[in-house]
Amino acid sequence: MTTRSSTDAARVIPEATVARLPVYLRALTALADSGIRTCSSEDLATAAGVNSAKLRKDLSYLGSYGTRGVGYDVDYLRYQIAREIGVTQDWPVVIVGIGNLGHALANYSGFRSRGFRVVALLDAAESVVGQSVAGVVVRPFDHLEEIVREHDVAIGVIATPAVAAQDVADRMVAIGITSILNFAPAVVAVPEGVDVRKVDLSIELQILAYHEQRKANGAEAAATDGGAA
Amino acid sequence: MTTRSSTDAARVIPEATVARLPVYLRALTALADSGIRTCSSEDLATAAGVNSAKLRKDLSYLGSYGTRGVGYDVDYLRYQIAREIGVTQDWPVVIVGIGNLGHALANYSGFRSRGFRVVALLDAAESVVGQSVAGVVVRPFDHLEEIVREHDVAIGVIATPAVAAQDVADRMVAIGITSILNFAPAVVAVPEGVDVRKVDLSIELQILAYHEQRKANGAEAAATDGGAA
DNA sequence: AGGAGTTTGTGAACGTGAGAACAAAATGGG
DNA sequence: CCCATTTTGTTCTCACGTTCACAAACTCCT
Repeated sequence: MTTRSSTDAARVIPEATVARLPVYLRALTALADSGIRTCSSEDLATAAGVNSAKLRKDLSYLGSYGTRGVGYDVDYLRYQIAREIGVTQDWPVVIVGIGNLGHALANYSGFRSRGFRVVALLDAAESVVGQSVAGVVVRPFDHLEEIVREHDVAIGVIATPAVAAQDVADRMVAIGITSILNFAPAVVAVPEGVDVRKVDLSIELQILAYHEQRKANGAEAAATDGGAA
Repeated sequence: MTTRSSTDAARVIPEATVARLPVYLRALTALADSGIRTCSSEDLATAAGVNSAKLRKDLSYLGSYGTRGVGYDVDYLRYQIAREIGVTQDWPVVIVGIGNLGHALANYSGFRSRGFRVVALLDAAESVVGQSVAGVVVRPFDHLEEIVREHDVAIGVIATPAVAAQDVADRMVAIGITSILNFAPAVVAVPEGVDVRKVDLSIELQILAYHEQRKANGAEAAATDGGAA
């Protein structure tokens, strides 16, 4: 059932590594842009903000693309990582929910340059439909199925209010979308085989607040306690 | 050095747990809003999208706030988690970089309702300064120090282009900000004691793309291989 | 009051990820 | 041609996180 082609020996890349590959890709692009053609694991690790042992281990899951005593060819490694991630061609993406965040996402040029193409903007509200955002006309949410079939879309982005998120996700899944990026502050449940990643702005801030509070309490305790038990 | 007040026995909450507390908080708020006053770990776990054993273990790090045979009092647990995270009062926040994303962040009502107050919007560009966004006038980036001192700001949000991110971060750190939420697609380096969390839209999509590609390859291999080695 | 039924809190087993340390492989100089 | 130097790829160990499984503790009904 899990037998594969031929050349991939133990092609199981840990999830933690997968999450870092895009960071390496970006770092390599930055290096290439500044004219650097070769780099050591140490160089790249610094650029990516990780330690070099971890970087080498991550890259070793992909294959053996470096040269001992020399380092990595920037362009070659960049292509290999892009291929592994699957962004050597563009992925069509639909964005549902064109509020403040949807606008920002539609206008974000980083998608285009990093392997994604926004093929449609959808919204359920009459007042938004028909508007042109980032050069694309917003279409009614009902057109989702038609668009997905036409462009063979596998990835959907949810930027609606929280209450609508689960409905939109259900609809996406029913139509055949198998990867969802959810910006709505709500948990969406999906069946086996569908991937969901969530980005939640206030959760990130709350995590920072927790650590911030601890810093403050620690300082306060140190000041009043004086270190004694 | 690490001695604390009195009642906290082993107050070391794992990072993975800290990252989930805001999710529980949101789920509890949703339950409270629908009039539910008591819930079991199973109920809450479902609402939060985790399994109940993990939920109970997470909560056990905070203390023993449930009642065996009964469950958790929604309001009480909600308060305890909010207190632990540190969002019983509002945290002042500054946003630097008022482009598309900065606009969306400034308009995001979720910050306000979840423990944060945007006290200033800053941008370096003359063309943006003076505009009113979400009822707040955009001020020049130079005013950062003044604003941070006036409002005792500890948390900064970076929504600038990638090239500006490190400079903005350096300036924030120099002025005394100790927590940074970075939306710019760049790695920012900060000294010990400063927390940085990053949110990168295209990285999230690339992670989805990786899995999507694997799904496609798996299906393709299964179709051509027929299952035999 | 006592027992049946629930549900929490936690100890123990398991799996995954991180980091140190080193052997293998390449280059370049003499 | 050989040796010193550099840097990768990998092994081993430790720490962290997840899940299972169950005892402790509470309620409710008789």
